[in-house]
Amino acid sequence: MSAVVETPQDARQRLLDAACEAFREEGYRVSIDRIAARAQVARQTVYNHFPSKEALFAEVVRHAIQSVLVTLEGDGDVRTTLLAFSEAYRAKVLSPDGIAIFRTLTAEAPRFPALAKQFFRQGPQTTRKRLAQYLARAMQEGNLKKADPDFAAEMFAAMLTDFDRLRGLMNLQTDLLKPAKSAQVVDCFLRAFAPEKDKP
Amino acid sequence: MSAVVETPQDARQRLLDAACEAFREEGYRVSIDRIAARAQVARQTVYNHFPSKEALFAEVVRHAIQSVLVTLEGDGDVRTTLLAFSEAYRAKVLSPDGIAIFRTLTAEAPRFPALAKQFFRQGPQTTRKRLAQYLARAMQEGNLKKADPDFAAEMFAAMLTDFDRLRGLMNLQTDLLKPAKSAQVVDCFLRAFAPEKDKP
DNA sequence: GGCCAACTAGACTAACCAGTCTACTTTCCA
DNA sequence: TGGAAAGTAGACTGGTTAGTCTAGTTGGCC
Repeated sequence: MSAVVETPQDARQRLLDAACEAFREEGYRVSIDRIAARAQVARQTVYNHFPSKEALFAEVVRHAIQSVLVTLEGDGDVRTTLLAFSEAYRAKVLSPDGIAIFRTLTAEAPRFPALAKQFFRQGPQTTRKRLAQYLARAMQEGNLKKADPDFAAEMFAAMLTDFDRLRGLMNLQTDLLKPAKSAQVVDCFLRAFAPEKDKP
Repeated sequence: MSAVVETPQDARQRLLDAACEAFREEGYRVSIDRIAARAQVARQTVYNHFPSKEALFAEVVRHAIQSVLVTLEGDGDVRTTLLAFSEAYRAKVLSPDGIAIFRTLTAEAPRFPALAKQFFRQGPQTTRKRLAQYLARAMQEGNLKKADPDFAAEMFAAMLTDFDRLRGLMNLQTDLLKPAKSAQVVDCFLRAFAPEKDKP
């Protein structure tokens, strides 16, 4: 029939894309058949590229982790920098993809502890460390109160997404991405970590 | 054999307990057979009490939700009250049970949206509202800066558990419950919401 | 004693799933 | 032209699952 082998190599890519969507929408429980159908590929083709469902899942997760990382650009003043970071961070973490990755890994962490650990370290942990580095510099330059930068980063990241992520996870409309929230959080954080100004 | 009908009514209770443990440990995917075995009950008995696996799951979740609520006792000064709340809140949310409930509902929210909504409203939402009520009072009494108490409650709850809950969800050792963390967070929060003292 | 309500064991259906295997087709390249 | 590489369809194995059904057992109560 018209089942032409359209492109020799990128069946793999279609497969990864399809698996990504499928896992995102239905979790790990989605069947190989459904993934294959979504990629318009025979089941055997899946096993030509990946030795098992687990391996395919791991590959998808590895890709997904990369897509939720945010960098800090520290050229302006502290408030401006943190505000820009906040917007970007919230946009990624609270996006449908960000929520879905979080949900899937939360659900499967007991089954795939190594993958969960990798996600934790390459995702939230990495973001927190970058943030802490920036905050440490700001502290040394006197733009922030001297304190434990890791703790400060943890607080800041928590304030930015905790509750809204919960809303997203529980499938409630997220009222997302209204910039007011970022600004509110940044100002709250800056009040808690303002430099001690009482030098008489 | 020795299969005496030991107690006529509380087979149901044993069943609920077993289901609670089973769902907590293995998630919704655990089979009815395993739950029945754990309760030392025949499979048919499960269906005598609950029309379906879904119904049993819903019942277990409803019970579990209640067990993660924390109250505020507002007799001392603000810092003391918040500190006591923090300890209790962290102990519950970050306990194995708290993590397990969170994980299971996160995983199954797409499948059981009504249950997820109920969890959100009766769990985190309720806690946040109680907290906001207390904070609003403290603000009016001049013990805290005047601000949106809902926002303040959200920030406080986020700071208390966000990162540690993530660690728990990803199956990493939690370094849990060291009281230092609560104090650190409370002081951070109090810095951000200290009353304006510059009245010349 | 006799009945009822609840429990038990276990067979059974119908469906689903991961993974293997076979036989066939298509494309490309040498 | 001819063969290797990759894809396809579909049968098949062995396992699991939710839920139903049957037949038998037990205990309490009148």
